[in-house]
Amino acid sequence: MRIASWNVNSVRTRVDRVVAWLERTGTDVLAIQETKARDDQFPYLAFEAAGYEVEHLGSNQWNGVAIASRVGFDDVVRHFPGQPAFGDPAVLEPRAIGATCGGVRVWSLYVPNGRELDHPHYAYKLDWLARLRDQAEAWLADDPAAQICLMGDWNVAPLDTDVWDPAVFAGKTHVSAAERDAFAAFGAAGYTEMTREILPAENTYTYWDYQQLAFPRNKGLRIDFAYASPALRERVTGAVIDRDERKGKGASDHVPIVLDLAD
DNA sequence: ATGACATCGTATCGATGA
Repeated sequence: MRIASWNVNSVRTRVDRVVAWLERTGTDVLAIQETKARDDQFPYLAFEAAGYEVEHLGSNQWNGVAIASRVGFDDVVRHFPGQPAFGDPAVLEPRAIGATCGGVRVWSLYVPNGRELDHPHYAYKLDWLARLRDQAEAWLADDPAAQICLMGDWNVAPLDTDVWDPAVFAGKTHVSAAERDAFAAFGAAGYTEMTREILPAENTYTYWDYQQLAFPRNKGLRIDFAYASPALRERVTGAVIDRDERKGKGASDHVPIVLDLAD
């Protein structure tokens, strides 16, 4: 089985490219982030025509997460238990959807950006990660044999070599010690980030800004990851960061990350 | 090569992204 995650930056704009990628790569389950659509705007038909069912959680033009599966759905959950809200009035944003697909518990996650270190969005980001970690630990405690994958856009660059120039990011979000600690806490909770495990090369990026020729100049960030529970880790036979998907007109600014699982 | 910011709304710019 092949599972993947991709921040598509608007599913309506990218639907042809995303469905073509699913079919071409033989991906069975795709966790999608930044759909930027309400449920009634999601292009379900294009996915269904290719053999994929979709479960979506969206509200407006911001955020939005989904899972596309051609191996079925069980136990779909929108928002993770304890997920923090943001704003005044506080709103539970569409940033997490979970489902069991082909025996794997997949969570499609869009971690808050944080904006600036002194912005309320940054505290929200840290709280969001801490509460997700608590849940992830509880899920594993409930069933140590569970095959769980926490995949998505984490908006954290865990290592200095995950940013094209650490000096440029000094004092900014994504690289702070608190964010890196919050990310690493999932490892302490028993999960292994599989793309790093299999693709440890430095300066391997998953995101390149649209501006200033960032992609041709390889000025990128590594912020998309897939944490696997111990039982799932045992099944992972390979990982891919599909850098080619950043090429050409109409690309998302993120590329897919892929895990191959033994049958 | 891969190319000079993109997305959405109700819009002719602002908010958001990272």
